[in-house]
Amino acid sequence: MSEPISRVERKERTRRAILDAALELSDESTLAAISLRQVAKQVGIVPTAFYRHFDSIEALGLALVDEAFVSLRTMMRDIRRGDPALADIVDRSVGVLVDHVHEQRAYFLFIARERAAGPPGVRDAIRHQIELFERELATDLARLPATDRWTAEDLRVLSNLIVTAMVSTAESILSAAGRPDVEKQLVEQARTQLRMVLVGALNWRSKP
Amino acid sequence: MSEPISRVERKERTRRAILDAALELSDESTLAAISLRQVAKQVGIVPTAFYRHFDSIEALGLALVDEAFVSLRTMMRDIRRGDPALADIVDRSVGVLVDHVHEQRAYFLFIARERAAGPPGVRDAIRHQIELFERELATDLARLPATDRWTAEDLRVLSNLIVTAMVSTAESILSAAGRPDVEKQLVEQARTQLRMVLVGALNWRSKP
DNA sequence: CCCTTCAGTGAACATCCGTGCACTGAAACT
DNA sequence: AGTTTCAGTGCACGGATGTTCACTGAAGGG
Repeated sequence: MSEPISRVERKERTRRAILDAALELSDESTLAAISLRQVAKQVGIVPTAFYRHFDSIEALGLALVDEAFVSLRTMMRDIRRGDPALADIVDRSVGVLVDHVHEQRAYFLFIARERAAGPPGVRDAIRHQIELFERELATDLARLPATDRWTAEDLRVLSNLIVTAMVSTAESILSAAGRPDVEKQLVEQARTQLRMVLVGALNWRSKP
Repeated sequence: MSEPISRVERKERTRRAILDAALELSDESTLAAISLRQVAKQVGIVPTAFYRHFDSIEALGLALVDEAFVSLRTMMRDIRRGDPALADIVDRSVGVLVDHVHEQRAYFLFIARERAAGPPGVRDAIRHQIELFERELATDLARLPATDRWTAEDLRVLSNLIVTAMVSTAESILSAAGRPDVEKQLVEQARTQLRMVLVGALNWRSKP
């Protein structure tokens, strides 16, 4: 059954297979060290067929960055959803982050690697996306009553600190795979850190 | 003029040249994507001569990690030196960090890349060294009067937060090379973040 | 002075790499 | 029914890769 497969659908299917293959290979190596031929072999197509879908490995990487951050925005939405009681916002946020790291493990791994070691274009794209994230978080923070008299700059700086800590947490969790005790400790650490930062924020007054 | 060169000295010289060449190549790519032949060509030796000094590119990487962290310990010492007046400890620390990032640019770049994308052994070595760093910082923090009633765990967690933020700052500064205005903003951001964290710490009480 | 040690040589190998080019065959359009 | 489009094929190429092996020649120890 599954008879009528249109041409565009077939193409899209192969494209997906290429993206998945690259993601899988990224588990063990970095994009810069992955060959077009490896990807093709994994997909089950001949190397030259790759060019029907992407100009280069770097272009493939950019597509993967886009996909990865779509999934991250879903995460953001998950965090915002539900009551924004400041009391358990920390536990909720960390919980959602950890869940998404598990569900989207391959994407997180890919981003973590390529953020530091990918082709320049890919690195820039990731940096840009993380920056957008920080800005989003900053506007969220601005809505909290505690940040009444904060300057926009201080909000951005705080947001950067939080995002940095969460990125680091995600990376640590990725490298703690298969050791639930270690992961549990990392989760607890992330929560404590967020609380410490929050205490700092509550007692902060923007400069004169 | 520079006549008597002993054999061990010659060997050490070539070894250095190999390390420097790898460091230089790491500026543009990651270790995993650098070939033994590229390194040899850059040094000006035949590929097989490489094996007289290192078993593999990964072994070379481990040697570079060791060197890089020796330089980082110098940085730590610089920070500790001088009066530890809590008032300007933030400015001093960030200043020293920025200076070292400039002086040891190649090493910082290498560590930043390989931390995420290097061969597993190299990644582990870097992670381990950063962990040692956190522990050192934790014992320093324990000496401050403000952390009187803190648990050892909370000290470690705070230390991790600070180190994470500083690593992130270093990486940002590296990618802001040649844009002094951007760098200046990053430095100011790092200072503000440290102060925010400090305010949080001063108002923190370890759990019951 | 002879003999050993060993950093560096140079050729050879099998294997991988990206990419160009002419092609095929089925789907889609006219 | 005939024609066009185009994802995927198959071959070929020039070049780079890691590693092997036998070698050379100068330093250094006896």
